[in-house]
Amino acid sequence: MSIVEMSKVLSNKARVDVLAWLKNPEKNFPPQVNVPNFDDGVCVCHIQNKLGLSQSTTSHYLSMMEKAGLLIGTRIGKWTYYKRNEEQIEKFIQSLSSEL
Amino acid sequence: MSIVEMSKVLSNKARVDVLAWLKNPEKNFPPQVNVPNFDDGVCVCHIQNKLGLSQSTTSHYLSMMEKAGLLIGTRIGKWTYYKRNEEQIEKFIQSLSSEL
DNA sequence: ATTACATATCGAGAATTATCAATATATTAT
DNA sequence: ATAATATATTGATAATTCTCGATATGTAAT
Repeated sequence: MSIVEMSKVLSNKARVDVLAWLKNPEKNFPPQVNVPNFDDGVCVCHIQNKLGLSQSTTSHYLSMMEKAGLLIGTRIGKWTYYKRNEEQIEKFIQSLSSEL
Repeated sequence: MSIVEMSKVLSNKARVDVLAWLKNPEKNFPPQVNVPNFDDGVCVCHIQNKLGLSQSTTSHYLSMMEKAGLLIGTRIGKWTYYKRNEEQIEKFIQSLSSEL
């Protein structure tokens, strides 16, 4: 993922907010109902509630962020959980450090 | 400058190219005519030539980058020279490291 | 003062991104 | 099988960004 393409993903407050919230799910989201913890991330519906955006926009943003390598999505039953992809986020920061 | 605002500036190939070219002006631009070296940066007209964009777009992008803190512009006579603002670029990378 | 040139700003249309409602798909419960 | 629920995808409009030509401003030469 190039700097330009990654920057496009990061040039939106909602998406940067999600990334920040997912640093500390316990603090930023209510307890999950259908799984015991946040190990696989946060349920889409919780993220949508907090964003205050429509379901379709929320889903779109999350999959865009996954495609960019910022998030990891996991489907469990009817639900999809998203968490940060720390490895890739770190790689991006490294590439910025050297390329920018 | 927030991550979102800075990312907007970086989400364009032309602007990221300029930033990269200015890392090594001697290599990426012809010698300057009206000043002896690249100490104050590169003349707008050289950047415009290399970008292949219109004069107005080039000027717009450069001032946008200066406003974001990525570049430093210096007017000398009729010409304006732009160079990288290394201090601010480094600060941005640091803030990404902690906030992202 | 006038002209010439480099850059900046303005105004407008084209291209892209944001965002929604509607619909489709996947999964579970009945 | 059917219904219910969560998420994904599609199609459309609104908002933003891109990009240009035209014009304005600043500086130097005549």
